[in-house]
Amino acid sequence: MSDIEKGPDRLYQDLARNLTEELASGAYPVGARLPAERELAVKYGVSRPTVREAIIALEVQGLIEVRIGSGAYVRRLPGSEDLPGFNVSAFELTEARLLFEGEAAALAATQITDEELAEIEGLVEAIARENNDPRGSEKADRAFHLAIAKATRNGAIFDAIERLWDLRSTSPEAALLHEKARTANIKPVVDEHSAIVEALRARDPVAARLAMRGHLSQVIDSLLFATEERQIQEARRAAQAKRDRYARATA
Amino acid sequence: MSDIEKGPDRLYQDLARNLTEELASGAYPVGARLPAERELAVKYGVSRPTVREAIIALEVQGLIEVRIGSGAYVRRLPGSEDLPGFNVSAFELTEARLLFEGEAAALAATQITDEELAEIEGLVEAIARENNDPRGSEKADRAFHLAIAKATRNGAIFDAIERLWDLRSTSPEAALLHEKARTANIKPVVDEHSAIVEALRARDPVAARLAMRGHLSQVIDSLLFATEERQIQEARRAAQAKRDRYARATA
DNA sequence: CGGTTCCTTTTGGTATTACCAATTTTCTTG
DNA sequence: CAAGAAAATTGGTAATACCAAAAGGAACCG
Repeated sequence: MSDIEKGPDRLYQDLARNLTEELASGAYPVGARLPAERELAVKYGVSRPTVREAIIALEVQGLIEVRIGSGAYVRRLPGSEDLPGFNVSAFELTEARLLFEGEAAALAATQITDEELAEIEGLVEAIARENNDPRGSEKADRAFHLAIAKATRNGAIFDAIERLWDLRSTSPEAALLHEKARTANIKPVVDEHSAIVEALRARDPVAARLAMRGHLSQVIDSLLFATEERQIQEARRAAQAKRDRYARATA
Repeated sequence: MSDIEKGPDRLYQDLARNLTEELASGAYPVGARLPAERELAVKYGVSRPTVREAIIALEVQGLIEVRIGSGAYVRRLPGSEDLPGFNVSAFELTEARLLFEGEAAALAATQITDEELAEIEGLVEAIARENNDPRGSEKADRAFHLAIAKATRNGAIFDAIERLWDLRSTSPEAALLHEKARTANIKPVVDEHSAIVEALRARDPVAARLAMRGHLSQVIDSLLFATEERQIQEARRAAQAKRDRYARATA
């Protein structure tokens, strides 16, 4: 009955991931009510406090809204509304990362030490292990990118890149889209990461920039692949065109 | 017994807010360990499950990191008023801007409209007027750089660059250094800004990147010129060497 | 018959207790 | 003094109970 058994660490994280995937898959439409905590507890074979922790995790991320005495309701799904304000899409975030982290990798290639290189190589292996585990998180992935940012020896660069990474969690739409893309696309990331490390080891800034851009370009592609809504399809074409224009201009 | 009273709704939210405020106030430095869950429970007069829920809320937000069997540790300071600028020198800030704004200018060159171009040209004149006035501020300068960031059509890029610009105000030393540099060096900035606009008007990404980097490179030079302290002299040489290495590698 | 009231049920909110597992500390012990 | 084992500490999870808010339905009243 339970898809989660011997979760390595915190159970609530596994459960939260499961629920997030169900939300992304559309099992619960917008506005729908999730099963009661007690039901989820028996369904997933965990205790009610654990269910509550997972619920709270989703609530903090803005994915659901809990109404006392009533239940937990789905808040928003990707593409449902285009708030003209500060809502930064997953595409914009990743495009920004492509630019900034590309330059950071180039700078890091001229600064990196053997120790940092070894640490980053270890993270690549950790990422591979994460990808083999369907329930794997992306902690190692985050650590990988931040380690490169740190190798620039520039706190401002590190801060900006860390912020960009964490920004994706603040937008429910972006978080869901990334989750969909992650579960749908688990293949070539290892090779891409290896290429980045290779360039860093060679202390080749140009190659490092290219490898990092290639990697994040793939991420954008997987995001596009995970996008289905028609509204987003427009943005998809626009983003693609923009990226092509920029890439051609800097080739 | 408890400092938390008012909130009729979820207790864990009140607790989480309290803890966040304590983190922001610096009561727990980065890397420090928070009191054990059982201690927090008695301290705030709530049960341990409630404490756990608050802890998890902070963890999901990335404020703390929970290590099994060890405790909860402070990760970073809350979003808006966190002070990464404390350790970030004016040199690092400007170096980051050199990288990021260079790319932003390149991307903007492929996106910019005639209207935006006209606005930016107007800002160049405003900068010239500002420089002629010894008491002039740098509002137009800021507006100039942000207008280019906005022309990328990417909110994440705009946000990151705006943040980098504003970060200089968070460090008194950095602000002072910038002020000294500004008053000591007022001549070529107009030409540099004109060169950027020229490249944008030509829709030439490579030229735009080069012009922006050249401008911010000049800013770094003026910062170095305005630096007198011996301690900084070391950083000066290091930064100069790093920049040279990067520039050579990307020429 | 329609609407209101009230009670019962359901659901989330919190507390209590207990026990397990990982970690850290302390104290043996060679 | 160091290595290793035992104890204390800490987070992780479970089970249970009770409260308060909300929802649903039945009884009551107009």
